[in-house]
Amino acid sequence: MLKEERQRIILNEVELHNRVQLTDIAEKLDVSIDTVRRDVKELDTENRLRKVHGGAISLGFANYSPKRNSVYALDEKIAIAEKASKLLKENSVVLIDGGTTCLELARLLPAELKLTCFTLSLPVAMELLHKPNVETIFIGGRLSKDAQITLGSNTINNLSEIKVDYSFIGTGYVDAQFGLTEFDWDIVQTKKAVIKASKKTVLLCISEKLNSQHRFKTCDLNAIHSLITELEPNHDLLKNFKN
Amino acid sequence: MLKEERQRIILNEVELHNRVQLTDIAEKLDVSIDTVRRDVKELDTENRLRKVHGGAISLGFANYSPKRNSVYALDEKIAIAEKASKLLKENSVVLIDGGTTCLELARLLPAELKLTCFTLSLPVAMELLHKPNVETIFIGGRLSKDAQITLGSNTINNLSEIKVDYSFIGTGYVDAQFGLTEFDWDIVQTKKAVIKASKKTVLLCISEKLNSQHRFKTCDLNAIHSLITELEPNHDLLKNFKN
DNA sequence: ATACATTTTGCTTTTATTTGCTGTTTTATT
DNA sequence: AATAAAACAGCAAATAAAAGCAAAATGTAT
Repeated sequence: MLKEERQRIILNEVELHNRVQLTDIAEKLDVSIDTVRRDVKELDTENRLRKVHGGAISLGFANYSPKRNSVYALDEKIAIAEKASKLLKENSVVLIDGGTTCLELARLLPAELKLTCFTLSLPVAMELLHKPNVETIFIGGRLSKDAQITLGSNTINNLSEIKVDYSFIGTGYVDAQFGLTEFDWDIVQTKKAVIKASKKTVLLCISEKLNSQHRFKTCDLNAIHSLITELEPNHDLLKNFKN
Repeated sequence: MLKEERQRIILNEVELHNRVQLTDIAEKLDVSIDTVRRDVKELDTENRLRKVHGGAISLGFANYSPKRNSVYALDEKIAIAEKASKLLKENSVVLIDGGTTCLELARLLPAELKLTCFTLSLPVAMELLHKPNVETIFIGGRLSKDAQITLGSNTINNLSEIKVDYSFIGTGYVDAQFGLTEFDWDIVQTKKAVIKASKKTVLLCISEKLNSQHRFKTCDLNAIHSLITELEPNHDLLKNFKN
């Protein structure tokens, strides 16, 4: 077998699976591991793939540029936020939760829209300050360094005194059977209070989170009035979530 | 499984859910917790995520630092903040007001200092989130778009329920005879409530504001326990403000 | 075809990396 | 302060990479 041909097969395998192990290739091509190693080394110096300990990975896989926009799945989240913003009526009173998806919603609010907007998220509040016609009320309390939202008994108590038309919330995990779940107990308590403070609750959630779960339960799926994802409403993935 | 593959999965999980536990990852990938810990540590030093005790959080969540655009008289304000930070004792309970001088104080707090810190300023709160040993409590209420602080009856009511050791406040205008004054009525009401909620009040104020006044009065000069400017304590300009 | 140089390949030995485990220290929480 | 969980440091086994070498394959000139 020609060296050229072998390298082409290796590249093909890498492109196809994003990664490859040297031992697998050696066995598949019936050559010694050293040969494969040398081939991969060569391909690496030619910048055709990236050699790593034990194998190789495709450039696309490796060059997940460290300077990319730091929000994960930003396009999907913007799509969700756009759909959500269409639910908003003039002069309504809403609550916007924390999380990057909700932050996009805050960012997308039309400048001319008159709203009263509660929030417990610092970044969301910052964003809302830029909206000339949005009156923002921040729900006070102890701040979580991770989530950048207020949490805890004080927050929950403050939430107990309000009732908004709509709340827009995110979740860590959501499953058709197990409902909305989270990693963090305090966050669950706060989200419960948010839901209780809302006439209607809208869940903003990228499809990748569907059918995942964690330890602490926020609520059942039927406690949510609408679920907005980036997918078409009749997408297969959503059929279990219809209500 | 290749190390790069594993790290990619970890990164994906972190960005998807904002926060993950090392134990969960270890179980999911069927590797030892040490391996996950080492991976996360590596990803942290590469600035691809942030490692926290027991897990990891995404950068989009952790990395929000409001840009310091063009702050007027920044050097003076930093000098003031440095003096003010020397007043702080371990484990005390303080309140930090809004304004650029107070923001510098928040920024300058030593990372190792343990504090409980109330604030009604969004930028100050953002800054305090970066201090690992500061417990931050945000005073909720209606947000002022200009001042980026909470204001109004709800805020004042919330302030009425606390008593801090020290509060650090700014002012629009200060005069030896007329005391602290402001341009804005709501801000005056809020500052009054802040002073009432403090055992001792420290005024942070660049010397340029000395001997100026405006429409609404916050308090007399003797309601303030210390005045910190960028000047030497025995500077001529300060002789009228000694108490 | 033969002789010779060059490249490629596989093998062996040495070196480096990765991984899980142990025991200890640090950190967070009650 | 006491407790439990997590982080850390050091160790050893397993695996991978590197280096050097000789045999095999390939190419080239006579």
